[in-house]
Amino acid sequence: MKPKLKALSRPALEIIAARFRALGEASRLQLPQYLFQGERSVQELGNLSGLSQANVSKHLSIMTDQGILEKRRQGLFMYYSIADDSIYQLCDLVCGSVGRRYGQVMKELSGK
Amino acid sequence: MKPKLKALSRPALEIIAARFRALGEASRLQLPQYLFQGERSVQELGNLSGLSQANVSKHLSIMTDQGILEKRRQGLFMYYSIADDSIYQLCDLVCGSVGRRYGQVMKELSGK
DNA sequence: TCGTGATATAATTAAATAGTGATACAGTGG
DNA sequence: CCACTGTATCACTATTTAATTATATCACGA
Repeated sequence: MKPKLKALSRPALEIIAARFRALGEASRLQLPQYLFQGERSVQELGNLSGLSQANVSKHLSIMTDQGILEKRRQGLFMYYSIADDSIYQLCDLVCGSVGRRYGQVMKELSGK
Repeated sequence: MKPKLKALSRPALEIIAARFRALGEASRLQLPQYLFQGERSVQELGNLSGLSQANVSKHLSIMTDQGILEKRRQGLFMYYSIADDSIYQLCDLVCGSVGRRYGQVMKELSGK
């Protein structure tokens, strides 16, 4: 008998889509890169990324709400860090897939 | 010596973010579910999803442009199928991560 | 409690995009 | 060539959201 793959419910799809959407913006997606070596304050992330303070803060809160990042207050500073390691694997997967695809596109463009 | 993690360039980030964004919409994300057993026409996907013909067509073309899906014409019908298996792993990763997070949230809500 | 610095949160504008209905296009058969 | 069917695209509306500026909140030290 065939295993009947059950389709995800609409609410489940919404939750999963929201997680993907949190990674679907280049400005936002760049921030976790600066957290690979450890936690950083909002200021530091602003300097590293070139984004404004308010903008960085909002991006960070979106990813924190999604459970991708977590924060810790120390005095005046709020230190952000990666809360969910699966972001590494997600990015690796997409990078690999995109890389393969671009190789394919290159071949199609050069070859016949 | 420390491996100096190189930050991705802005164009690379844009490409990766676009891939995530293609999965960041619940209506769109539901379509690949109907392709797990094999290819489907636009009509079939419309019936399965409850989305309009034009809407399905647009969602499909977004995912096809991203290399997630591929299409094949047979007569009047256009059959779509999954072109990149990494979508399975991406969804599995997110499902697992979201599941863990929700467990955590549940505990926080019920516990102290 | 007052001033200062770091961060978060309005309020607003501008751009991206999901959805819809109408129409154009492609393939098939008469 | 014409009618018909499935799909793609267009024009439009409504919603979402990134970015900015200004303001509010929070922690701290004088």
